[in-house]
Amino acid sequence: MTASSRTSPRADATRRRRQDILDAALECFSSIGYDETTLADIRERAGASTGSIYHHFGSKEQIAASLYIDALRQTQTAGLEAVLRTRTARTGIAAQVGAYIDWVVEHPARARFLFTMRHAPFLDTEESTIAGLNEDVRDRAARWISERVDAGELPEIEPEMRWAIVFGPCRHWAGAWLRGSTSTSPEQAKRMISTAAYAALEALC
Amino acid sequence: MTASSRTSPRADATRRRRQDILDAALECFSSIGYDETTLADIRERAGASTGSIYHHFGSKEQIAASLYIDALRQTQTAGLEAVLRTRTARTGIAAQVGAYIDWVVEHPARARFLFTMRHAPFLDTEESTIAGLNEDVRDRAARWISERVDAGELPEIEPEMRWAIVFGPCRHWAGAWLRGSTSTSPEQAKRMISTAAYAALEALC
Amino acid sequence: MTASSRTSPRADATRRRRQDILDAALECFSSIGYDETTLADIRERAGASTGSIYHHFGSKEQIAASLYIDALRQTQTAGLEAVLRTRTARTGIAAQVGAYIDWVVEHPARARFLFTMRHAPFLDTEESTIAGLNEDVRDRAARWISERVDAGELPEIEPEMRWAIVFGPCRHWAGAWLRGSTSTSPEQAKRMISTAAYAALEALC
Amino acid sequence: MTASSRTSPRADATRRRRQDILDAALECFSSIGYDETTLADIRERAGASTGSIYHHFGSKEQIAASLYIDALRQTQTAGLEAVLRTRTARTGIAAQVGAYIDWVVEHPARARFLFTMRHAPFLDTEESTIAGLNEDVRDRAARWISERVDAGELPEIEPEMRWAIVFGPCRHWAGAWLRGSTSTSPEQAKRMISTAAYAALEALC
DNA sequence: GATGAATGAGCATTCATTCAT
DNA sequence: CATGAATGAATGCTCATTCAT
Repeated sequence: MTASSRTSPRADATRRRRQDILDAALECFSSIGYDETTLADIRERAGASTGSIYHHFGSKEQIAASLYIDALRQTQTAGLEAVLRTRTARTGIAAQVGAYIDWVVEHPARARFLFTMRHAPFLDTEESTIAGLNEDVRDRAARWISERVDAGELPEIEPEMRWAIVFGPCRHWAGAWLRGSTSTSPEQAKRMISTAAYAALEALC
Repeated sequence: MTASSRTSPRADATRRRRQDILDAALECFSSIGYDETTLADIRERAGASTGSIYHHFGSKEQIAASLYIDALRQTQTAGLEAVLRTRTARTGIAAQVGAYIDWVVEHPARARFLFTMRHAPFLDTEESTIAGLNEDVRDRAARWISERVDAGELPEIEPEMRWAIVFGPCRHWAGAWLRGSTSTSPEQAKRMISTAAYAALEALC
Repeated sequence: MTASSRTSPRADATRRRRQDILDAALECFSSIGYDETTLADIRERAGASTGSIYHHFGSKEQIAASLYIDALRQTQTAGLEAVLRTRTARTGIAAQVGAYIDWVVEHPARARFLFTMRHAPFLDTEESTIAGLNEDVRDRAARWISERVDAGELPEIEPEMRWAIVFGPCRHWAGAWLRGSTSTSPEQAKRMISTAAYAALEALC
Repeated sequence: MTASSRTSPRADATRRRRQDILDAALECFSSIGYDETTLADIRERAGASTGSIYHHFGSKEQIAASLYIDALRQTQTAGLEAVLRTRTARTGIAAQVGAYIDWVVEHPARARFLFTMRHAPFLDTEESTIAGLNEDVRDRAARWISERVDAGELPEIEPEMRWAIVFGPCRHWAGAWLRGSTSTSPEQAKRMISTAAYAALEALC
């Protein structure tokens, strides 16, 4: 039983067209930038007409926002699920760091887009969606964290600060890796940053 | 002996006008973004005419680039000088972290601009200047670092990775602070991140 | 014997769908204007699909023209029939004025549409139809008028001028009434304009 | 002492350019309609560049609104001044009717524009300006009218209704004349409508 | 008859930049 | 040095209409 056996060929075609547009837009945005990408660029790369793009998305902004939210959800979900499968601070941090770096390495275009667009005006409309995503992740991780804190493995600090210590180095390395300006391999980075982040948090207990 | 005693009143007026334009541009760029800022915005806020702006700066890009390079040099210099005044890894890291956070807190608009514009196309022309700045800092810090490495206080790792571990958390916290989304104070942040970064690097020795 | 007893249920549904579209279009046109109304507006309000609209009407222009001609025929017929039932100039003028104002008051949306669209480009194609309508009315009124002229009750002036004197004030009041900018009631207006128009024509005898 | 002796040649050129654009726009609007006129039409006819048009007027709508308000003020002022120079109802009505018809005959393009655009959406923003204009005229005519009413020459009726009786026929004849569908000459029209309107109002006393 | 995805010509508007005064 | 009118290429977006299913 395939996916299309459950849906009409018509709906399938529509979905495919939508995805083509998103794919084309991601390529453009991540290679030449959001503002520098014209609708003509996307149109040509997607092999769609102007009208078709506007039929599926209301505006250039919505395409970008759609892409951003999807990518954000992906990383967050990957990291969260990896953490929840572990039972100790050390393995949890390693899982988080590993998931993040793996995702960046496997989806460089999406990652570049996420980094570059962090301050884009088209996200203004989506602020609440993004906040909701963050809150959801925080809620779902709350128990795991409080258990580690109770076990004395993690310090009782503001979530944003804990996040800065674990995620800050990952983010910095990922930026350098995407720019091609680091010689540290992903595997090495995962190991080093995990070790470093664990020691850093332990020092704050 | 005042500043103007060394220069003509005419040159003073010119310098003041230039600075007015830069100030206006910074406010615009950091509040509404580079692309969203039109020359008319800058013109109105600076109380200058279009022609005047083009007399002092050749283009919108040059204004932004000028602002970016200045801000970058400022942070880097502040951090470097703070480090070079110290004699141990622990105090050096604390100095670096402190200088960075102090600069962000004292110059929020500049900091926001620096963060937001990291991927702006107008920097393409300035890539070599930026690279030169980075290299310069690295060179001037080289001896201090190698002495700490020889003393066993710092691990012998790729500079970019060391940078990720010290600077990554700072950058993350600074972003949150500028967004108003952290309850950790600058002083607390300095202490916590210094402790964390020192422990992190020590763990990699 | 109902309407549907004479026609197939299929034809009924078709007619109903056609009417739904016309109704929706009239509401849109008279409230936001012809040019400002998009086919999507009509489609949504009519609960029909784009294709369905194009199946029943060949174009947006045809919908509007259809509406215009219908409305024009309505007023004209109402006025004419009212006049032909009378035997004197005074009662004829009162009948005409009364019929016109009644029609406007009973069909404000149609009236507004008629007023607003008087100069619309979509009427260019229908000029001959409109001219035919006017001619038809003139022909059917000819005998009545010439009898009143012969009786010395109406002046022998150009039809367009007679029309201006009777219809001009009606049209002006109707516009004000639709805009809500007159405090004179329809009944008062009918009386006053009838009296005024009769005196005006008498003065020209 | 000419106009330009009081103003700079620069300001003169600017004013001329503005007027060129307005003239070109009026020609286009009154011949092919507002919506049908593209900015390219105006640009070409005015011999100006797109940017220049947008430098002087913020939008296509503003050009049209500017034209409308000017034309409206013209007719109203002409009519009002003509009336205020008279001392009796009969001469006042004749003056009003004469001024209106003269204006239409002398400025057919402006008149056509005024008639056609009465319901244009671009006037929505100017509703208050238009209301202000009307109020101003009403205020300045108030004394003249109340004196005639006191003298028993004019009926004490709602201004809008008085306006309908005098102006309604004028407006209707003017429309026909602009369309070329009346054989009554302007001079005849003035005489007939004056006589008719006077008798009409007298009948309502 | 009904549906709605696809089409693409057409348009108003923006805005960095130039240059005559 | 200052001014601001002029420039025009570039672009996002609209919307009537078509047509395969």
